Amino acid sequence: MLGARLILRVRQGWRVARIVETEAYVAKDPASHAYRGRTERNRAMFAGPGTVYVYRIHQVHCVNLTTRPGQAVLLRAAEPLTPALGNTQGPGRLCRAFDLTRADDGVSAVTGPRLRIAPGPRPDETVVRTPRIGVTRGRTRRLRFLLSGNRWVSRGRSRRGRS
DNA sequence: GAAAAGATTACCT
DNA sequence: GGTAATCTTTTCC
Repeated sequence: MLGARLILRVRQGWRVARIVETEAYVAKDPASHAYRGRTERNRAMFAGPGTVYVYRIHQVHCVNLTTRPGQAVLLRAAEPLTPALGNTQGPGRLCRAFDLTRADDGVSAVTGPRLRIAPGPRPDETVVRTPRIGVTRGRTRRLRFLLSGNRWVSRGRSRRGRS
């Protein structure tokens, strides 16, 4: 998913960004919102692949794409490719730049009219893995993926971690 | 029904 | 580097 395009259709045209940082939330993962099974909030994580799962934390939103039932990828940062796009560094800012809220929860990023994910060219940067940011459980696993050295990566700009 | 926790961010020192 | 803001969902009694 790193290097893929996130595309939002707006009245004036498009907003496009290149995904540069993600985190995986997998099966039997204590940090995952789906860890204790399906609930009202996480139902989008149990819908088909490519379903958008948006949740709110504190005063911001975060966006995920469902991969398999109960599993999803959090989009943490992107590189703006259209000038009108605001700051997309960090999951909350990314959602704000794309105007994503709970209203978008459950839509498809594959077939939906508003938000799409599309393949991009293979990134030049090296993919590195680190532990996930902000989680209190499941800290030992390296399930954060980022494009090494990219200026839009949310923190650390980590060149550490192994590819 | 109440309380706590949280996949964050902005602003402080 | 630390912490408050702020609110929804989940968890516990």
